[in-house]
Amino acid sequence: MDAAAPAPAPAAGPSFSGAESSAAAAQPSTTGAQQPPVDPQAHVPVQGAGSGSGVARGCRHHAYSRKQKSLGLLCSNFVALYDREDAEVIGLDDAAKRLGVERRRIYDIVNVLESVGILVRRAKNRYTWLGFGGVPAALKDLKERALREMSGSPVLLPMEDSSTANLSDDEDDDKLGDVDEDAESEKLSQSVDNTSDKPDAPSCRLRSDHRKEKSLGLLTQNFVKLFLTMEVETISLDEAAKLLLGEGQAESNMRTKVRRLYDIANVLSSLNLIEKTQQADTRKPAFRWLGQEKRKQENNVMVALPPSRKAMPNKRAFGTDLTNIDNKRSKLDSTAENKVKLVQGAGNIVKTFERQLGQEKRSDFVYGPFHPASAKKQETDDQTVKQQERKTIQDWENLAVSFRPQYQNQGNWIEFTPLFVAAALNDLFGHYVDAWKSWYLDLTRETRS
DNA sequence: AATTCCCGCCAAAGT
DNA sequence: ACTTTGGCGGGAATT
Repeated sequence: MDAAAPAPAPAAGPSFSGAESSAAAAQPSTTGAQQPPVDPQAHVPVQGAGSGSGVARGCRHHAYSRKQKSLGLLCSNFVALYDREDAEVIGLDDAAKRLGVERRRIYDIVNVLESVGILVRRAKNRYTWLGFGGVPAALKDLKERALREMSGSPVLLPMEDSSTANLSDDEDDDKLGDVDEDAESEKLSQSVDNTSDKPDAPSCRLRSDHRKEKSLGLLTQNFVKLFLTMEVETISLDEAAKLLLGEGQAESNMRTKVRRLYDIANVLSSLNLIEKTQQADTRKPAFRWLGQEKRKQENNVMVALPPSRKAMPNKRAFGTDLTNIDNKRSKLDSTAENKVKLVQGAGNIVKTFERQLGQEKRSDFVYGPFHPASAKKQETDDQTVKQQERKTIQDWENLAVSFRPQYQNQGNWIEFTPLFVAAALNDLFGHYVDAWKSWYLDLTRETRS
């Protein structure tokens, strides 16, 4: 008997905590090794999945396997438990209890699930299950947003702020439109807010909650955006962290970010949205995006609904769409702009374009030269850009994306936004040269579209 | 040794 | 005040 409860809590002093990391060292002690949590009665509900076997594989006393406690497995269980066509409300406490885990874990799962459109937060302690049918819409939205952001200013380095002249697009069009459809939420926006515009504004750095900026949900979205924009399959968490974070970040920040990325990756993997693989050439472990449309149904379980588009579960009739994106601007979202610090590699874009446009995958573009000129003038056509963007959106399905041409690729014009190029050059550039090569190889190797 | 990543302390947000 | 959310990083399990 020993306690069944959670955590025995060892002693310890946690010592500092809060903020700062710095130094320190203070040993937390705590070690302890806790572990017994597994509680008696098990919960393990459905565990779906199948496979028969059951529990314990021969378990002869032993060990506590980390795998049994993984977020991925928990996610699978979560899905198995709620993915019923009529599942609806999900209570956090209930979920935690049924799945036999601490509440904290549920937050992790739920946050990433929401980022992908499978759930929505309705209220405190309450979520609503949307199902996999909500994924396509969520992804589409993410992709759109990602592309839009792409033309924004770079923003690297944490200090510095260029006032930016970012063209704020936002023109709000929507204004009340029909039902706001709550397909998913999108309250997350990143960037350090800055709404300034006023020439003088003292600018108070909104010390605001960076809390949200670092949220798992946002991280998840950005991580996914990476896959959606640059269709480079295989991205290592390391690279992702570097991209999503500035480039020269403190080692500790990077480490933390990578930890989070691991968490996210595990959940997304269990959802079959990504898969762990080896980086093409290098044997580095990395993840590959499995489109959601990519029915890869191995022997996973549950089906939910066929991946058909616009599945949208019953419930109201959202339907519609598909022809034009509606883009909802959301409720009271405070900051209405996204500045983005998502730095992307130009190479990725090239590839994306290529594949979207011609699919010839000949890969012969010449992006060698980065004309400084390109990074210079511009802005003459904000409108043009706007129009193009609009168009982009229209053809979304076709993916006839076209920004300002700058580089020609066998017939197709590919171009980057100056700022974009600047950003690329700024940093991650060097680091990505290799990556580009890999992508090239990859491209070449890919047989026709 | 390096990588993966679970656990849960405890501080921000929310009520 | 209490409760709900959820960063964050130690350090254990795995590789």
